[in-house]
Amino acid sequence: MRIIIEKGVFGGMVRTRFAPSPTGYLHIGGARTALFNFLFAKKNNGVFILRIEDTDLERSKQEYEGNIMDDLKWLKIEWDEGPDKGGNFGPYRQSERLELYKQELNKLIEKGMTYECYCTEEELEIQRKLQLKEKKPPIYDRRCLNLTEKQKQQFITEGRKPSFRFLIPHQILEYEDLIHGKIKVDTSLISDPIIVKSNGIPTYNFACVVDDYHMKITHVIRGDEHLDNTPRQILIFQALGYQHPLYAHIPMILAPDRTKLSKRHGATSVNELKVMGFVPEAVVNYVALLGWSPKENREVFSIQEIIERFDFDHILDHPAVYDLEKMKWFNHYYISNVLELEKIKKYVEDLYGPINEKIIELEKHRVYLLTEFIEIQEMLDKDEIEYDLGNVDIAAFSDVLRKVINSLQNLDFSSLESLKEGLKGIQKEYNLKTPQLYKPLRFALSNSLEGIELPKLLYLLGKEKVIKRVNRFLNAADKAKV
RNA sequence: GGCCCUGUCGUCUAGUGGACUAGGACACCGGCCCUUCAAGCCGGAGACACGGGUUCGAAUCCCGUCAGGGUCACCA
Repeated sequence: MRIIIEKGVFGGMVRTRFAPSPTGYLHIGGARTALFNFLFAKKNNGVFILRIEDTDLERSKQEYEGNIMDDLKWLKIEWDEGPDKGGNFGPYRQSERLELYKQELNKLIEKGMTYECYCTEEELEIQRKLQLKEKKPPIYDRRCLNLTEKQKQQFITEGRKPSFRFLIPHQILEYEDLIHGKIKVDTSLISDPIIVKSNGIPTYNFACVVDDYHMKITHVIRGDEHLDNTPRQILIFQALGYQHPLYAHIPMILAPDRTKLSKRHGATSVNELKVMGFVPEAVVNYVALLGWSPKENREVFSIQEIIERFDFDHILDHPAVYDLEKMKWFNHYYISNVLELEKIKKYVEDLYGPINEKIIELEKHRVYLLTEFIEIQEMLDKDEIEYDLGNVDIAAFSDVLRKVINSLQNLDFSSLESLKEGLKGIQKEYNLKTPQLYKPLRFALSNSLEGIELPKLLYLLGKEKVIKRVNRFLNAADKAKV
């Protein structure tokens, strides 16, 4: 088994693929699937391919294709062959491979493994509902299997166009899944799938098989939701006389309510994460650990370390619930301990625009999301602060500030150290405990009772702004009294 | 409803018949630090879905029950 896994069925190089359909943004589940394919290819010095499955003409959009590629690049999941890169097995967009599917369909026709179906979508829908109502499995009854030429002509004159169905050979099919082990299916329980739609475009199950074969894919790594497609696809491979690739069905990522992840759960697309202030290294690290475990008592791994450790033996076979909080912790850890200042700065600037490097330097140890740096900068830059005086002891605050404002003027703002010393001096001079001085000061400077360390806040603001803000607060406090 | 997959702290997981008084991480709670709030450090609470087997011995193997998820499209 080991040898098969590593060499693949074609005995050569490992070739994996990520095959998204451009009908929406890349979400966290897709990213994880892409990542696992990438990891496995890299681990085995193989090739990772990006294939665009755009056979759904109505829903596929060029712009989504671009978005998906951008998000993948942001995560640094780079493909070796793909629509933008080319390769020896292209084109890599299914809409550009129609001629190939036609040829393969003809083979199936010749072998008698397919038949024309003239049923309309409405008819099929009614049929399905009826079966479900009778609590029977909704399986196509093969009513078009033995149509005479005359009947076909009749349908055609009615204006119907045929689709092509694959004739499922009824048998007990057994196959080995790299993660779930042996899987046994009674194929008589499977409907004959439509492989070419009446508009001449192939459907997923057919195009996928044809491409996986012609692109020499050795390992299909995809989500568990495809488990039930696998027997259909294996049967099509067999009908075509092709060896099928090895399958690894990875567990799904579920939302906190334990259902399939969807837009309504929020923060599920890679782009959303980016905008929220996540760093790609953290997202990749977190996502890699969803359904895979290196079985060590640590969780922070560089992509190189993950590649070295990646192995199907370590992929779990049960679904994982997506937890944004934990991913935030990873983000915090990467910002605070792993990433270099320059890199963090670049990420913030990609997201926002120019940022004062000092903010990152001074605050990276406590930040969870990149956007916090931006908030600090905006708070610092603000000309006129409006104070929310509702939950604050105005009298006490202004009392203290009035007392110390002159000493504040004399503070040495040239370094953080001198500021710290000066602040201590003020505490001593007026006999103030830390919170007694810090709370009012912090509030006057930032309209908040929490945030960046106070001496740093003063340092970043500079003397002029500090005095200005304290005075502004004092004014606001006076007005509030009246 | 049929079929398929799955069930260890709230969540991610370690565990492959004895080293399990079930380990780690996030979150939570408490303490320390004290330059507030945080961050950091230290500590605490918290799980083998249930019931039968097999075995000297089961979280680990088998069966059943229950629960969750997926899928049954001219979507992928």
